[in-house]
Order: sequence, then structure tokens, then C-alpha cells
Amino acid sequence: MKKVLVCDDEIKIRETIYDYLCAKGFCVTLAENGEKAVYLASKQTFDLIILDVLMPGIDGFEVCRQIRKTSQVPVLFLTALGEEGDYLHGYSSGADDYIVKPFPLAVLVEKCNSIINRYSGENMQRILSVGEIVLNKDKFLVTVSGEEISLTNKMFNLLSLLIENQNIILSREQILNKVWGWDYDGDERVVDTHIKKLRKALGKEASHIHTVIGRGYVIKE
Amino acid sequence: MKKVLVCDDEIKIRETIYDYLCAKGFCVTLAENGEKAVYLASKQTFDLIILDVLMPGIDGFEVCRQIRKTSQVPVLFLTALGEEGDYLHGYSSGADDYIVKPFPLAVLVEKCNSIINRYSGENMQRILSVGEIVLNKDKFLVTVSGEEISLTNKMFNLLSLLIENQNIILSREQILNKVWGWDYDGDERVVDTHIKKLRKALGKEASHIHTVIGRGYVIKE
DNA sequence: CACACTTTTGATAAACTTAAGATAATCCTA
DNA sequence: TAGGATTATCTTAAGTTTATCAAAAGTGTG
Repeated sequence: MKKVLVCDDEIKIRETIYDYLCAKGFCVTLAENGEKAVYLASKQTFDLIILDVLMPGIDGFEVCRQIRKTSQVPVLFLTALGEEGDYLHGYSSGADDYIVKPFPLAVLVEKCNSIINRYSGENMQRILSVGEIVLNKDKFLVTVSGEEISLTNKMFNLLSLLIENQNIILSREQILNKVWGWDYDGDERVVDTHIKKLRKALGKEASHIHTVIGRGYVIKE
Repeated sequence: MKKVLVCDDEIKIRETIYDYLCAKGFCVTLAENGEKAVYLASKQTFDLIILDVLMPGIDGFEVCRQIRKTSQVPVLFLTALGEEGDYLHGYSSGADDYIVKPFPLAVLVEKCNSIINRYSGENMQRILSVGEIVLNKDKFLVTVSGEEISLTNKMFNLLSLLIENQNIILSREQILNKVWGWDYDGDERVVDTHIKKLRKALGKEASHIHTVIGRGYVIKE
């Protein structure tokens, strides 16, 4: 259950977002002004903070700056049309995003999910897993249903990459860049071959690896 | 190489801008009046359009309005002191900007670059929606009323294009250019077929896609 | 209302992608 | 550097997606 802090001065927006995000399975905390948001963010840890940019008192950007002194939590700004410009003038860290009001709630949810996934997947877990597959990056070890399997280097790196980006479709190009290096200039089809071998090695758990025609590969839970 | 269309009735200004922008690596096209600008904008795609506000015949704002019927290209207005007021009265989309004459050419280039950067590629919204349709460009995922639907590549790109240009009528030619690439030389009717499949895939939400006889297709909220 | 024109539809053919197997090249280590 | 393991390339076959075509349905105009 992901914890989200929502800060907006308008009660109607606050409550709408509250209801909708709760319904979608988030654990939501509300703040009606910037000070409260900064306070709450200092006391608890959230997976995501949603800030209205335009608020009386300290505005969203300032709240973000305050929070950033103690945390790298991703921030989603709610902006009015035309304010994106300011956003782009560098208040943001790479983790942040914005959404222009008015927005459909479904888009808000989609954004929350993708931001949270993006920046929780990246936190350098050393032991990763999907289904019955467990991958230990320190020991260079992979087990399937508890049974150790042996993978070659490339296969191991490929599997790591897929699992680190689970649910995200990776193109052959992206895979080539990360696993083979940017300077690789051979046939793109190497990836296919390695996927094939990986599938074979994973046995029944291979079903987690999906090929998406025209786009690449994904691994899913 | 970024393509810029410059429209100003004064030959001196036109040529000065032409020389300078060319020297700075832009690909510049000139128009000496509003009609020509509208015509050119309808025939080619530009990364940026620079319009003098005050021109004999149709003025810059009107040119912008015309162009906006078929494109979301960012517009930079050249205004005289005092005209900004009009600009601020809402002729602009979020993409636009203005610059007050006289201006140093270096400032013009700065503006051009920042506008083009801001509105190209990476800063585009990655999650789009129309009605109950939500499209996630990162995950290549489309949901209709929360239900995930599966689209082929072409269908996905077509839907993206439509939604990115919502409320703008796209001709088959424009669609072909963006989705199939400028070098596609097959039957124009492919578009129809793909629209058909898209409609089928979208179910009830297909009603957002309108066909405009003799013109093309639009998606509307 | 009829005509000319545009779009939709469904069927079918063509083009493209991927999987798999086999083989060649490369890398690594003893 | 020989030998085994790993990695890359190639070919073919199967499966999807995309393009084309022609008939049917729809639209707008005089």
C-alpha cells in the first residue's frame, strides 16, 4: 500500500482526490496548506507527494524545496495551464512530474502509479524477484522455485534488467544499450536469441517474460 | 535541424531574422503576409512559427488562429510595445510566447531554442486521455474505463497522434506522415482501415473519434 | 430525389516479426 | 594456444500485423 500526501488549498479538489485515490488503493494523507505539507513530510515518509503549485502562503515549488532538504520523495505538481513553464525552469528533480488542471482522475492515478513504480524500482535492490524467480545480484545467483539455475553473464544481466524494469516494455534498443553497451553495433537479433535461452533456462517460470510485437520484451509478475 | 517559419510584412525585419537564424543553424522559411504563412503552415510542418502581430491584411493573431485549426505548432509573436496586452487576452495556447520589438537578435534565438526544447519530445505529456480512454506512452498501455485493451503498434501510434491533437482535424495525409512516415507511398485508405480497427478496440469510447467528410478524422472529449 | 463522391466494411494477400535450430566466431582459462 | 564455453549470426518456418481491394453504406448538393 503506497502512501501519498496530497496538498491543495481547495477543499473540493482535496476531497475529490482523496476519495478517488483511496478507492484505487492508495493510503492518502491530506494537507490544506504548504506549511502542513512540509511538516507532515518531515514526520512521515511518503511514496509520493502531490502539490498544488498555486496556493496562498508558501506555494508548491517552495514546499518542494523545503521537503527536498530532507527527502528525495517524488513530487507531482498540479499546475494550471501556462504554469508548466515555471515548472520547467528547474525546480524539479528528475523524479518529479506535473499534471495540468483540470485533469481526468484516471490520468492522475496513472501518473501516480508510474511515478511510484519508476522511482521505487530504481532503488537498487540487490535481491530481485518475479514469480518464483529470485535473483541475487551480489552472489550472481538465480533460483527458480528454490532450485539454483546457472546462467551465463549476458543472460544474467538481461534477466536483471528485465526484473529491475518489471512491467515496463523494453525495446531491443534499450536492452542492447544496457546489456551490450551503447557501442555495440551488431545484429539487433542477439537479444532474441538470449531471450530464447533465458526462457529455456527458466523453465515454467519463463511465462513471466512476454514479447510485445513491434516493441520489445517485458517481464511481469 | 529545426524548421522555423517567419512571417513579417517588413522586408528588412524578415531578412535580418532570416540571416541570423540561418547562421544559428535553423532552417528558415519566409512569408511576407498572413495568407502566405497560413498556406505554408498547412503544407509543411514547422517546429516553430514566428509571427508579427501587426500586419496589413490578416494579423498575427488571426494567422495563429487559422494555423491552430490544423496544428499545435508553438508560435512566437513579435509585438510592439503595448500590444502584449492583447497577447495576454488569451489568443495563446500554452505553447506560445511573445517578444517585444525591438529586440536583440540573440534574445530571439534564445527564445526560439527554449520554446522548441520545451515543446518537443521529452517534455510532452506522457499520459494522455480523452473521455474514459487513458493512454500511457511509457508503458505502451491503453485503458478504457480502467480496463486495459491491447492495440497493435500502428493502432497505438494512431491513437496517440489523435489524442495529442485532440479537437484538431487531421487529414489522412497528415496522419500518414506522422504514423507511417513521410516516405510511405501506399494507399491512403490504410488510415481508414486502422481507424476502423481502433474504433472496434475502443468499444463505446469509439464515439470520441469523429470522421469529418472530406477532411479527415478528429478525436474530441 | 438522384448523382457524385466519401467512408466503412470485410475478405484476402502481402509484409513484417519473432522463435527456433544450427553453425560460426569469439572469448576465456588452464 | 588448445579446448570448452559463450556469444553472434544466419536461415527457415510460423505467427501477427498491415496493406490492398472491391462492394456496400453513407453523405452532401443541386
